Amino acid sequence: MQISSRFSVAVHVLSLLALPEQEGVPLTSERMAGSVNTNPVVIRRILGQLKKAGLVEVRPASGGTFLTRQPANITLLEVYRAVEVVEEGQLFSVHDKPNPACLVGRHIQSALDDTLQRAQTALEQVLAHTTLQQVTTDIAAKALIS
Amino acid sequence: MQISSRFSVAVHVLSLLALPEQEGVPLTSERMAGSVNTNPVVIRRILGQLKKAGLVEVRPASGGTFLTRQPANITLLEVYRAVEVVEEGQLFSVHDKPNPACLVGRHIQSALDDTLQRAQTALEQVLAHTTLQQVTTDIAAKALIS
DNA sequence: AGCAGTGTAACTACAGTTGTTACAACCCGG
DNA sequence: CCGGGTTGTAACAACTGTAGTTACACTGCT
Repeated sequence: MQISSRFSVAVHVLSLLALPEQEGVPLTSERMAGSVNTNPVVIRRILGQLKKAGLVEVRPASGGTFLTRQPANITLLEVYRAVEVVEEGQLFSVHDKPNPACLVGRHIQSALDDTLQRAQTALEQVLAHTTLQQVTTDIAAKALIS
Repeated sequence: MQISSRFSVAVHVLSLLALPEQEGVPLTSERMAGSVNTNPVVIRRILGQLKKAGLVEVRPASGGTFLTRQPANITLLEVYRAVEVVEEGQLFSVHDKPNPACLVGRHIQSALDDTLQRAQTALEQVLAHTTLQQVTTDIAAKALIS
């Protein structure tokens, strides 16, 4: 099972917001959907989650959408958490209700838990150390080359 | 989206195989299912994947099931790969077909790819450094305490 | 040959994702 | 103060992957 593409879409949208806007062309959910190549409602749903997490401010009607912080101060981990791809600490699912009458069944959960938690944390630390700015800088750099 | 519980079930099953067997009570898929608390077919499906990965040997009929290696030489990463919870390098899914007419759309995939790959590798490295033996030792230790 | 167990196909039920339509709520400009 | 473009959300469909179950052919020991 893969981690939902909501995460990559969210980073895409935030990159659009971080990069300089074209003059006179407001960045609506419709236009963002055009860049991501999906439906505007999908974008609005994700913007709603980013807003709830305090990463963006969305003004209803024709008010526009803005980052609330500098791209350098937004980590991918925050984005990852914002779109709720996984419940905190629940990346791995462990079969619940193993047989307590069995030695292994009785202790497998706690025996696995520590390792799985560390694996998950290792992944999240990489995201925590990558900022939105790094992503947009990378995009800009690639744009210059090609 | 969570990683399938096939992984934790597989570790459970391998732990059963690694720990000393009760005399005269063969470890059938039926008994394993009893410990995991699921259906024997679910166990046989997972055993099939572990067999394909070369981690266990299953003798049809009443032949029994055995580890092909010492528990100290089986890493959780191998188990993780064996049950195919995720395609290699595909833990994160990235929206395909972003709009190439857009600066961000054109480069978001490659800009994200490096980071996501590193995050995934960080997770896998934790699994790579944990052996089946560590799990069974932990189970045995907990059994002594309680 | 009988039988206990494995291997596997087929089916159901369920949950989460993604895309879509529809529509109320909002607010700015004229 | 009203019209029009936009956001916020509910509702639904299609699809995918998981997990449980039944059924049955196959295997190999005794």
